[in-house]
Amino acid sequence: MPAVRTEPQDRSPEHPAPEAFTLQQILDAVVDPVRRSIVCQLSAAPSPKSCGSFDLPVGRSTLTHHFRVLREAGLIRQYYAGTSRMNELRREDMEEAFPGLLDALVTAAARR
Amino acid sequence: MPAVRTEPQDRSPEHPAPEAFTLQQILDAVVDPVRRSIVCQLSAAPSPKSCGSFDLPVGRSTLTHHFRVLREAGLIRQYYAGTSRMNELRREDMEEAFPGLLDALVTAAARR
DNA sequence: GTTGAAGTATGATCGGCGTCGAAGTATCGG
DNA sequence: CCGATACTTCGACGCCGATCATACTTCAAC
Repeated sequence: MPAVRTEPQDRSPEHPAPEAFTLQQILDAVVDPVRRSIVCQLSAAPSPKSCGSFDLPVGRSTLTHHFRVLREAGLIRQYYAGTSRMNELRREDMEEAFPGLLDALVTAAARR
Repeated sequence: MPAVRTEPQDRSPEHPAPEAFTLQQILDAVVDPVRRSIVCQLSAAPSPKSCGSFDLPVGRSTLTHHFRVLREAGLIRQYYAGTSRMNELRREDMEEAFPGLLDALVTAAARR
């Protein structure tokens, strides 16, 4: 049976432009406690973090789902480094799309 | 058969103190498009508005539900004036609990 | 190559939330 | 007292999203 190898699939995920951000997507993203925790941990981190470096009470596949929601909303940028997928906040793009929102959210999350 | 009139029930709803606001409740409240529209209309209004003065694509009982969610989150204050229930934003209390958040949300909602 | 580590894809489940309609309550105007 | 108006309450229903387990892919190290 011949090898049915498909072409190596594109591993670079799609990121929306700031003009395409919608408030609905942003809020849908941050309303979930797990995703909000990801945003806060990223905001506090000095450098990008891999998906596995977050300690969160969910399984890996669920985590993949959360990161996709955050990326498609425009909150984070993802890129591969080896087998690891790195994540960082898109602060400037968020600031451009919805000024003050990300700051207010992270600050609010830090209280209580 | 004697009148079975019960005592007139308390029509003044409960409002949480700013210290009791939670970000989760606020986000749960504003993530819904109908409720976010209410907040925006209230923010743009010069004076309190009655529940019925919002034009929204939902039934009356659904509207009641939305106003309760907003009130219990701390976003609005409600009081009766005759048969009408008036609503106003709790701007100062929101600012105290989560500085900048309400402004950022309303501004963001106004864009697009 | 093989093996292991890191994520991704898929399908199923399950609970919560937004919605409605119908019936109930409160207040105001005759 | 009699509507009429303005909301509320109560069930029921339907859908969407968070979660998981399993199987798969990709890359790195040896």
